[in-house]
Amino acid sequence: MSSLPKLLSDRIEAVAGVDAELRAATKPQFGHFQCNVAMRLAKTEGKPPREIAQRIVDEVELDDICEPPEVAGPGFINLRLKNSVLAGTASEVLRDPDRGIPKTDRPQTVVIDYSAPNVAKQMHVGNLRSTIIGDCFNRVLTALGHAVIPQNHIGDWGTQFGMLVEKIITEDTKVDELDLADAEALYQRANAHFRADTAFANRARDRVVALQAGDPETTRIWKQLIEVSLSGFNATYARMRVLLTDADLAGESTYNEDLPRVAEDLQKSGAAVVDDGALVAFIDGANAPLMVRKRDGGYGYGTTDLAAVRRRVSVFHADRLIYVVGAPQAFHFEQVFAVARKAGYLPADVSTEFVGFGQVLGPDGKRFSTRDGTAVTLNYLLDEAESQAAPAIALAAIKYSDLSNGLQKDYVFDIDKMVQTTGDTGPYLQYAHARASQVLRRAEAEGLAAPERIALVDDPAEQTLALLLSKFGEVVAEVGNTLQPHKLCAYLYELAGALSVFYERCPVLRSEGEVRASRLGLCRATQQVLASGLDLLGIEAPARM
RNA sequence: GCGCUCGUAGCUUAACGGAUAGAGCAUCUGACUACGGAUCAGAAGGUUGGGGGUUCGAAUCCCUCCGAGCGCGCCA
Repeated sequence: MSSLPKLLSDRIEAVAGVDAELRAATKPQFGHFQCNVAMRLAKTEGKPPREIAQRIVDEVELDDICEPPEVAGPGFINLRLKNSVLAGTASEVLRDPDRGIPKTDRPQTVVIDYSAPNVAKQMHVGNLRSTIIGDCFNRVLTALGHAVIPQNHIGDWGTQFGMLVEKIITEDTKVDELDLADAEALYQRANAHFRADTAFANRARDRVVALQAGDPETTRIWKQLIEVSLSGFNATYARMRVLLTDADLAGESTYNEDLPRVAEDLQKSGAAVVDDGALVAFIDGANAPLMVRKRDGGYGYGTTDLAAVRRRVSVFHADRLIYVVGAPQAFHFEQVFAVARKAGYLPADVSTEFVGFGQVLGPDGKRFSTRDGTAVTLNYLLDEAESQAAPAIALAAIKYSDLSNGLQKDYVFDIDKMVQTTGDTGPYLQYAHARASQVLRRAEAEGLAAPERIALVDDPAEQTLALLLSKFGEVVAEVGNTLQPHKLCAYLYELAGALSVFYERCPVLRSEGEVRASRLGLCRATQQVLASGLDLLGIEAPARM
């Protein structure tokens, strides 16, 4: 379906000669859309803006869509859609299985890097945001018709595995009997042992070498640790209802074999140079280089990231790379992307986006940790939330509060506030959906026909609802472009509010005839859009609460 | 020292350079024998950290200062 704003914009542009600068009206009394172009034209044409606005209004042909346009203020043109047009677009949303979400005409392969927990560590608050945000992007971009390839870059490699494996051998631990919490406890014991006992530390270092050399016994234990960790991760993913599966796993170790090749490429292309015995890559505008190969011959984690870029482009044929990682890593990825460009791993038509998110803070506004100072685990947060509300609602509360603010900001994890059912919260949206569902259920019980079209929108509350419904598709498309989930949250909150007003002012079941049919249609369409929108956020929309 | 992010009502926050800066929480006033009040209507609350500049128009862009957080070669 062709978008109404686009249609209006084109008509005005035909008369004005430049982009119409069509915006949603800032206030209801200004109609539905406003056009700001007259003020800009005033200078070039040397005429008063209101005069230009009036000329555009006189010449533009909008009678079939709008009420007569009005010139207002310094030179705004205010547009109000005809009720019949509002009813028509709302009907389209009602009938469209996609609820107006546009399928892109340029489908891309999009790789999204998110979640990325560390092996032998429980998922903690830091993993919460990456997982929720990445899951949302996955859903939104898929809905828009893109091919999404999630990549879970788990921390399954590094020197810490030397001491872990050595500790297991020392303690004669049966790894397959451990759960993830046990593994983390083992990690902490290994760490302590490493610092306290030089002999152990030396054996641990040798063990790293053994792991890198593919020693069978070491490799076997390492793989067991991964298995234990994965079952822990997957349990948490299931609990969070995110889309990640084992098929999306591509841990750091995935790229081990590629690292020498990457270093070679970088050196050949001149992207990296030997400096002080190490191979490093400088980028413009920064004096700190990316460490590619250390003096001892080991590879930096940046090299792994470069190998991942290379593989995502050459094997997956990605058009767009999205990284959902904590904000502090912004500079690191700036380096990685710049070096990858220089090395030829990133053709000009492949875009990269670093989505850096802020920290989740504890009630004291500082790093979220337990009383004994350890990081708070994700399961602990979920337990806390579920002690306040049923699981579906608790999860909605957490996800919505995470997604509803700007991503780059830190926020305080305040479960009491999150599970509130009033105000701008996940449960409020679920409640609105449940209410609409209830009306529809009762209508069905009374034997009323399922709504097929919305013919009348005479009440302002109905008009507001209809207008909002028609905007859903654009909002989703915008989130796909800008990667700002809070825009979708704000939209859904507004829609839920409009439904509540409608609900108060416009009785559905107690009305009759065409009015009742239209109101049922509005109810149905709103319920569907709320369900669809919440699903894109990864939030369930129960029919009852 | 260099760089990044940020500073909006008591609190949490929104606003492609557009009209009187928009919400929620908390506070205060109203509405119910209800299509689920887990709601709605309304009030009060802002010199958008300070100061300059650009612009017809600035929370938004530029400069500067103040304040907060984070990052800067062999950890990941």
